[in-house]
Amino acid sequence: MTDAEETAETYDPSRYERPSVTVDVVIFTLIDRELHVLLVRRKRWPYEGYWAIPGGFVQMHESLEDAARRELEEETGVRDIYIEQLYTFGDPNRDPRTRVISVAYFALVRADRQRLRVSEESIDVRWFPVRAAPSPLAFDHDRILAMALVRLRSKLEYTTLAFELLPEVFSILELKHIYEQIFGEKLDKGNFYRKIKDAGVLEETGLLREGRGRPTRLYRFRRDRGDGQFVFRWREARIDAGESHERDLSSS
Amino acid sequence: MTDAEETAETYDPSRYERPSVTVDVVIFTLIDRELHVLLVRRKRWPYEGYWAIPGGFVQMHESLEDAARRELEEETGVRDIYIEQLYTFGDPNRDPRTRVISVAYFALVRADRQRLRVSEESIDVRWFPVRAAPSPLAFDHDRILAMALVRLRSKLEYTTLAFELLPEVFSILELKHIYEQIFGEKLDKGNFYRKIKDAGVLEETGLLREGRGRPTRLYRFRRDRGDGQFVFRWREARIDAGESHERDLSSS
DNA sequence: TCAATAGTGTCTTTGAGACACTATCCG
DNA sequence: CGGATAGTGTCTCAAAGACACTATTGA
Repeated sequence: MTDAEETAETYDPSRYERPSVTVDVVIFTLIDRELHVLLVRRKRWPYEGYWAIPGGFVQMHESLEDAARRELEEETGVRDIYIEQLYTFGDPNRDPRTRVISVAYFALVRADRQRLRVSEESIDVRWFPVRAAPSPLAFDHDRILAMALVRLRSKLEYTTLAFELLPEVFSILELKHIYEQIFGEKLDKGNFYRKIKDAGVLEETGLLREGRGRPTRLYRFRRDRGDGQFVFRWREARIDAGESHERDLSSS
Repeated sequence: MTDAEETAETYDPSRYERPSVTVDVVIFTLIDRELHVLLVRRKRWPYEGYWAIPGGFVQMHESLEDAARRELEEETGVRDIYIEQLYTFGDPNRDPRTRVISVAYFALVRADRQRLRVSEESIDVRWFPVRAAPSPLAFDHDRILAMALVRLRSKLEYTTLAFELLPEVFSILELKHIYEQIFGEKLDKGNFYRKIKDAGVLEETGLLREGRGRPTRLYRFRRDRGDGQFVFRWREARIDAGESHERDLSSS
């Protein structure tokens, strides 16, 4: 940027050396009532044979979020799912090939409908329980995963994100189980019932599910209520928390 | 990524078209008890003559945060200041020159010691009260600024970030004034005294500052206390909030 | 009947907020 | 003394947590 007479005609982008830019997507789901993360096994150097967070290069024509959604769909066949930007990792030597800056996203997909595909660059794709994920992962992906978990925990505390992990129809105690899974602590049943009902985010379906004991009432998430994602505060938020959403910006 | 026999020797990074990567730094300070943001006036196309958030290209050898600190120092002469990553903006057409992905940071500098310099690419640098910043800014910088403000407000609610805006020694009511400035609402004096003292983050200096009425007791921020930044929760956190810090990752 | 699971009621403690009060300076 | 600014005390109300209780099924 030393040229004093730069215009549309004279500007030459090739003058500056450029890093590569990738998106990596940390994809969580709930399988057998336990939180899982999707990892791919690398086929090639570098980190050949290591498990990694799925990702790929950003195309010149697509936005970062589009790139993240494309990766997500390539790996799981899932579209229209919750996704948000997590953090951008850009240490100069995080990838031995060249300078690579990676914009990390995290996504939540419902327990039911994913269909995994092994992509070109991988020899395997698998869901791992987050408590039993392989370590170390390729590149700085351990750090990315750790950060995604912090963000996920944090957001559950003040958003309705947990619903993104549940099927269409669910019981209150199933919802409670998700919170316990992700927070790693037991919650009081009575208090949970009280809070979730006071929040007014549930719609009674009238359905029951039979089990061993008393049948369970089933609910649906009321997407119409409140401001969408930030409908109720489960409890006082802790550290971290995610970056804002568009709707928050409008209030400033 | 279709070559099956890729190794360190055969890998050719030039095969993929690459975006440019910049860092933009939203720099806040407190001048005359009011929150200000630093903007630069562009000398060249595109957006010639528009005010913009200072930033520049990331060099191949430096990390993103190093680049942000370098920009900060180039513009204000300030080093060793609070800085954190905000969000990465990467819409394909946000810059007419070429595909530019911008990693935004936000920084807080103390009221006292900045010394502005007009850099190569600018014709002016100025502090603007955030409530009277020019609009529109160049590129998508309005959006970046809005996001930085949301993040700043959010973080004040559960961190001790406000101290970064104050001089070494300050009074409790000065601190209260910062919160009021940034939240845009009046706080109760009694409740503020109670909370801030219970938090145990202040160290009495024994100093007094004389004024028109009763002299003010002056305090220092106890940097040793608690877990550094996240020492006390001013009040229940609202929406947004920033991404986590390293120390949070270690607990997961 | 009991085991198993679902769901409710209530007491106590904590902390946020409102607001009135007291303290110490200058003139 | 009064005006100005600093700093404290106290009451109320709402939400969070602990925990005991009741409900409804199948075997």
